[in-house]
Amino acid sequence: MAISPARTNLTTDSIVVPDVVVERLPLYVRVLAGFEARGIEMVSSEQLGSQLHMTPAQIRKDLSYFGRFGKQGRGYNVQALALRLREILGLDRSWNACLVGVGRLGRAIISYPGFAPEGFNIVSAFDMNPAVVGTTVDGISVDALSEIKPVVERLGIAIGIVAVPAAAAQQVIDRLVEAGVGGILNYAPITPHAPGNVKIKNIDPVMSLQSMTYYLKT
Amino acid sequence: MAISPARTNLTTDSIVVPDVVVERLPLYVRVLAGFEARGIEMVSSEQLGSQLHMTPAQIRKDLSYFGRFGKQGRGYNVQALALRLREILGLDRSWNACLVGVGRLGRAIISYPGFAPEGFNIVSAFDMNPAVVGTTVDGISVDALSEIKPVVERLGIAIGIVAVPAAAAQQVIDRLVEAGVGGILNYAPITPHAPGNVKIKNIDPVMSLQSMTYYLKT
DNA sequence: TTGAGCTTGTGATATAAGGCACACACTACT
DNA sequence: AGTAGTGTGTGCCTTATATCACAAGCTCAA
Repeated sequence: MAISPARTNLTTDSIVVPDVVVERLPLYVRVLAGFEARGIEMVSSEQLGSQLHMTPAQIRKDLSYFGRFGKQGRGYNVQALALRLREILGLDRSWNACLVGVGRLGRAIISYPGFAPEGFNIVSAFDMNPAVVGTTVDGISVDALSEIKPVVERLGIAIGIVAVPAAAAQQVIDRLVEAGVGGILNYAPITPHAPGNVKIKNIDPVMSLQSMTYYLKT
Repeated sequence: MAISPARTNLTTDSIVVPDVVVERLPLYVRVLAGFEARGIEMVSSEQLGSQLHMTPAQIRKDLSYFGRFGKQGRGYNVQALALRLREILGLDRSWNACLVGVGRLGRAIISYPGFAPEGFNIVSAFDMNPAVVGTTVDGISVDALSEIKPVVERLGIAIGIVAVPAAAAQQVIDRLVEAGVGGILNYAPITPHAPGNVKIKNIDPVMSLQSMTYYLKT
């Protein structure tokens, strides 16, 4: 797969955190928020594990990549751990994102109310279609693709969201990368390619269904 | 993680296919469709691999779980392999699905034009809100949750799509399971639970972003 | 102060997934 | 017919991920 990212070792050999571990951290943040809301102060890895249907050992080991947050005999302080994990993930700030592809799907993404509360703000949108360029969707004005680079630079956009047809997706991704985004959330049904320093995540409900049916046909 | 599904061995000990492998099959189907569209008759694992950014060996090994589809010195017949993989995945038929939660997200899912061409038909929708029940969205009439079981049985619905708020999601999943669906596509930001014979897939863009930011903060 | 009862953090171990490399099979060309 | 070229299928090894199990630390109660 991807070559593991080059690391500048300062004093000691820093152990690289596996991707799988990083992908589980938001899960921990989420359940911790649940406990926090219920006013619970301490949790054990046992309790977290039963909520998440995973073994306590895995949770402890995952956390141990980042430090020692627990207290023997007591567990973890809910607030403190949640705060720390948010810091580690970079969720203690907000992030600007742009959307490319203002079709049916793109509009749904712009209007989706789940991003902003988590600190992800779609601040700009782009489309190829001249009939759409210049219009405004949910307060976001739509620009031409040629504007991607200047706008990304001007607004400090770190994340590109791709919601264009499959045929155009790779080109759009290339443009976003060239514009300097660090991560891409791709909704197009393709296998995207980008340099190793750009993180790509795919959202593909159809593919999820297509592997699900393997287990359904009996 | 989940307990591996019970298997009735007929004559010989059937080797269980790992989930990761099954999840890659739709990828193969997709690129094969691409080659098919370009009129290419044969492909090598090398060519498939370069399209998908994976090693040829992995592709060959994945395919070998299901049979011997290639010809030495030649590669794989594009049409034949695509056909066979679709059979294996159960994509040589269509599947009925129902949607629970006809809010903003639910409407976007109903209107999403990507499911039907792949053989996934949303044939029914449900919602809690009495103001929505009885209305029609994109030709799909919305029923009360109490109708889930009878409708699932009557229409032979195998897949439930969950697009309700987090707080209600687990209850909805329980109802769908009880109604007899075999798989659930969950859009709610929770860690869902279901018996081992029901396959759950989560779609969670926010969580994807939340793990992405780990790599963005420098 | 001591001891019983928890629960962490982690070395050691087990399991799973990925990749290498080569024998073998097929093709095409002479 | 022989041979050079190509590409599969798979045994074996490597790497990655998950789990076990226990010493050590903290708390509380007597």
